[in-house]
Parts: sequence; structure tokens; C-alpha cells
Amino acid sequence: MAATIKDIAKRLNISVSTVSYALNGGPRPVPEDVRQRVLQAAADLSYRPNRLARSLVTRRTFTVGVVPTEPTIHLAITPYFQGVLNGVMNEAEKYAQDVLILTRYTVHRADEMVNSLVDGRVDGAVFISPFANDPLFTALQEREFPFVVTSAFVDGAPSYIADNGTGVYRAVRHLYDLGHRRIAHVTGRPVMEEGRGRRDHFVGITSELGIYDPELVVEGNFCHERGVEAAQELLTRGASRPTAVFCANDDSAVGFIEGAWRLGLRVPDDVSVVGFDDAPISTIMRPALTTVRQPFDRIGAGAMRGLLDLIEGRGTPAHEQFSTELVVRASTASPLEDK
Amino acid sequence: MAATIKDIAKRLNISVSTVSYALNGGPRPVPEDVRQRVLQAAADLSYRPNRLARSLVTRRTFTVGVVPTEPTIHLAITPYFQGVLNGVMNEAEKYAQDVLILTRYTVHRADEMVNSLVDGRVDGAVFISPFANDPLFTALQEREFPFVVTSAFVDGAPSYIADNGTGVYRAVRHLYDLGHRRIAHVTGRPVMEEGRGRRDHFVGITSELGIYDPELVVEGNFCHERGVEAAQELLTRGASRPTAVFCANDDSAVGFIEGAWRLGLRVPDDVSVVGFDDAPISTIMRPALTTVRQPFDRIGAGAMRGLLDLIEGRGTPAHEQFSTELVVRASTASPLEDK
DNA sequence: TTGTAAGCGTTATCAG
DNA sequence: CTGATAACGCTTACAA
Repeated sequence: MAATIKDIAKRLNISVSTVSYALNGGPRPVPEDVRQRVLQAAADLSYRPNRLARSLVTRRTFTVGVVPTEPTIHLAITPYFQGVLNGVMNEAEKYAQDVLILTRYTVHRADEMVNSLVDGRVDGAVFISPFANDPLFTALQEREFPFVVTSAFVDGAPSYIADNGTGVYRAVRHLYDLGHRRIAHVTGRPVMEEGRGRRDHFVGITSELGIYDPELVVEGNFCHERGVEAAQELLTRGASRPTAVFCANDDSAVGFIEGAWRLGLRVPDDVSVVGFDDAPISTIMRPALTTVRQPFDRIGAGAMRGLLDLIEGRGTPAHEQFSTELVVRASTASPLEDK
Repeated sequence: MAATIKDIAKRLNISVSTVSYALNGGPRPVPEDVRQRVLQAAADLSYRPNRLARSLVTRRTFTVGVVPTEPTIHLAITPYFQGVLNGVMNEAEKYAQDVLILTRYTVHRADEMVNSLVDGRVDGAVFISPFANDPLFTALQEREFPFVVTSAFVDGAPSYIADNGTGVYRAVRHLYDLGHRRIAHVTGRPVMEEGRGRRDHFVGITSELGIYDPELVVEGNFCHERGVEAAQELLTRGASRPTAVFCANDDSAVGFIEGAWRLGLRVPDDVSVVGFDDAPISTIMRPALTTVRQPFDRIGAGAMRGLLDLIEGRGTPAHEQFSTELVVRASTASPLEDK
């Protein structure tokens, strides 16, 4: 049977409170010799503190929840999730927090998800790219459960998200400056902020430039496969086909390039492609992908720090927007007719 | 203040035990009408069970730990870790388990790591690619803490690992059959089973084929950058340079190819490259990488199931070895001189 | 300075 | 069949 502070107290004929204070180094002072004997006894009995018992009374776990808000199997393998989770984990490590990943998001009803979160195991949670209008959130707010979200805007919750506006602007402007006028867009899932937002910005920017054409906006879902299909759709239109495309993320851009290849078209000679994310593959694939970099790890780290502010009562942190950067590589060039 | 079963009991003038049994549907029967009233009261008070309290007495958390045994920042972004973690998470979801990621592995002493694990928050743990001789393990075994390991062999712990022997054999044999005789090897970190093991198999197999040359085995570390350097090292040897290389994983193979490019050499024309993993990039990069596929997700899932067997007292599961598969793509060809 | 005891929110063992 | 009550292991008033 595992030793408890009671066992230590009994063995040394002192009280459990003294043992507790000795072990925790406070808040009340313990004579050095007593402290040493307690430590020795703890070692002898290979005592290990039980954090459940401690958390039950202190109401702190030093553990934060992470909620992948898509079916785990889909989201967990995306560069986006992995990058943000990595940022969360590294920052958690700095602040001596552990990370509890809540699986089973979609499988259970929202109500059960609330249970999982407010059951005492975590001090707060980071929602990675959730749906803004999930009823879950109001339930959590009613209970004053601390949480933040990444890549979405949820009323009343601190939000950590890339600056999509300037990101999309840079991507489109880059293509425009290269001479492209028929620029297509493969959207992300419109139901997600990162999909809807980038699409809206795309429409806004191309409109301002006077080159907006609704026919050139096709719905995607952030996935490779859909990128392939979109290429099929957009590049088989004869004369009216686009000379360039901006994809809502790198995965779909990579798919688009593959789709172009399958049609016998060359990137960037026949069609230029810009992605969004700067996922690891974008530097490795050929042609290397021109893309808008968003700092996954800093987004995750920012969310983690914001959550800790919330948990530790330092007030509600401000929304944070992360600047993006255009990384020009080999998948973009001037349109053929210009050359 | 959050409602507890006591509040429900008080409100209905019944005992807490009845409330508990009503809420849990057992183990002792509760009249249907009472049960309904309890459920109603629970809803009214928006009662949420506290899992810490429950776990404290039942000694079960339905949460498993995952320990990234490298500095989090390094390991967490590798395809290997991500793939295995993904397998663990998906299997966890099936068995209604949550996943606690223990950060701070190397930062703290082994002893503190033991504390983190046996402090009651998890029922057991999966160690992802640990060092076999970590003193941590004996400490955990003394306390009969259930754990399994992936990609390593730890005395007394169920192990989930790819069949490196046949994997390496397939890779080398493929190159040999293409006509290569000067086959180099960029090892993984020799201190890890997956590094040492693959290197030993490489030496064994090339020896049997009568083509072993110690000069052609250079130490790597599973990283892209080291692959680039290894290419520099191996491909600048003039006449004695290898015509093919087997890299211990895909990341270093990708690095090797980049290194070859920088030297003005072509893959596979000037040098053939085989990797190990079948990471996502291997299909996307150009030339697409010939590699040995290991099933990350099945390894993670297997480890998760094995751990549950251990936790639930179904005995110690057997080691599991996962078969590998050679995926021939575009980075390998016959050596030039043969053509 | 130290010990006793009252929680924390459950489950589980007793009596009645 | 149901209601007290004792754990679970810890922190922390409150007494002494």
C-alpha cells in the first residue's frame, strides 16, 4: 500500500499538519531538524503525494485541457492542430502545467463535454479551432469556467488567431503584382472562422482590385483531396480558367498542385498557387510552395498564457492577432501570356 | 458555488448514498420515482459530478498518461511522435479514456517524473520512444505502475515496435536488387532502439550480402539537418562514394536529398535514397521518397490497448511487433554505371 | 510552536 | 430498502 502523510506522521509521532507543512515548505514554519526527519521518512517510505486529494481541497490542478473540436481522427493529423498543440505544450512546460487532451468531443453531447471539463481535472481549457456558436460555450460561461479559443471568435472568450486580413491581402497582392488577373480561391470550410474569414477577405480584396469573379471562388474544406478536385473543376474551363489560385491552406494547395499535374499542367508555368499556413511540407515539396506563414506555435503559446491569466485571476486577456508573412517560393510566377 | 450530491440530498430530504446510486444507476437499486426526482434536482441545480473526488475513492481515472521522452519541443513535431500520439488518441476515444500529456520530462529529475505519474491522475502511461535504461522504469515497476513503451525495449514492459529487421532488409535488398553495391547508411540516434536497431540490422544484412563497408555508415540523429550534412560527408568522396543510401528515417532522408541537390547531384540518377517511416512528406516531395512504411497509428493504438489490458488486470500483454512494408517511389533507381 | 479536526465531493460499508 | 457514516489523502483553520 502506498504511503501517505499519515504514515509519515505516525512513524515520527508528529501531526499530519507538520508533515504537510514540512513537505510543502510552508506556509507555516517547521524546524529544520523536523523537516529533515520528515523528508527522510518520506524517502524511506517512498512517499508520493496524491494530487487528486490535494486538488480536491485546493481546487487547482495545474493541468489545462485541450479540446480538439473536430473528430479527433480528422483534426489531430493536420499541421494546424499539431502546430498549435505543440505551442501549447511547450508553453505549458514552461509554466509547469500538464496538458489533458479531451477526446470524444463530437461523440458525446455538448452536455457531457461540459461535464468532462468542469469535473475538476483541469483548471481551464484551450479550444482549438471550434465552431463559434457551440452551445457548449454558454454553458461553460455560466459556470465561469476559464477558457480561450484559437482560430475562431467566441463571444466573451479571448481569441488567438492569425491576421487573416493582411495575410490574404499579401497573397492576393503578390499574385496581382505578378500580373495575374484571373485569380481563383479554394476556400476552407465556410463554417469555420478561418474558412469564412479568408474567403470574405479574398472577395473584399479582389473586389477592390476590380478583379473579383464569383465563378472563381469554389468551396473547399482544407483537405488535400478537395484541393485535387478543385483543380479539376477550375482548370478545365478553357479560356476562362484562372491563371492563379489562392488556397485557404497548404494542404489544399498541395492537393491543387497535384490536381494540376494530373491535368498535365505545370506549376507555376501554367498556373500559380499560393497556400496559407507555411506547413512543413511547403518547403519540402517541389515546387516549393509560396504561402502565407502563420505562427502556429506562437498562437498556441499565446493561448496558453492567456488561459493562465484567466485562471490566475489576472483579468481577461485581450484578443491576440498574430501577424502573417508572405513566403515566396517556387509555386508562383507571372502568367504565361505576359512573358 | 457548484452543487454537490449533498445539495441534492438535502433538497430532496434523502441520503447522499441514494443520490449517488440514483445518479450512477447502481450498484444498489433505486425506485424509479426517486431516481427521476434526483435527476430532476440534479438538472435544476446544474449538478456536475466531481471526478477528482470520485477517483480519489475508486482509484480509477479513466485517463492515461503519455510521456514524450525527449524534450517536448524536439519530439512533439516529429511525424513519428505525431503519428503515434494520433493512434493513442483515437484508440483512447474508443475506450472512453482521456489522454494526459506529461510535459517536463527532461527538465525535472526522474524522481519528480515518478511523482507526476503515480500521483493519481492517470491509471497508467504510454512512453513514446524512451531510453531503455531510464532509472524511472524500475521506480515505476516497484510501485506496480502500469505502463507500456513504443519503439523501445524496456525490461518487463510490453513493447510496441515496428519490425525493424525485415524493414531494413527490404530497404537494403531493394537497393541491392537494383544493382547497388556501395550502399551507405545514415543512422538514427544510436542511443535509441530505433537508431541502434536499424543500424545493427543494416550491418548484418550488408555483411551477409558481402557488401558491408564500415566507412559507409555515418552517425545521424533522425533530423533533417543531419541528413544534409551526411550527404555532404558521403557524396564528396570521389570514386569511393556510395551509389545509394538508406537513412534511418524519412526526415533525414529528405535532408540527404536536399544535401545531394546542393552538391549538384540528382536523385535518383546520381544517388538512390531510401527512408524509413512513410511520413506524410514522402509522398508529397519530389522525387517522392522510396521508404519503409511503419504503421504509426497502429503502434499507438496497440500500445493503448495493451496498457488497458494491464490497467484492467487482464494480465501482461505480449510484445507486439508491427510489420513494415517497402513503398517504392521515385527516389531509387539502378546506379548509373549499370545503365 | 504544534496538534486536532473540519472539510473537499465522492463511494462504499455498515446498521437499522 | 435506505440512511448514517467511515473512508480516500490532503490542506488548513482553529485550539492548545
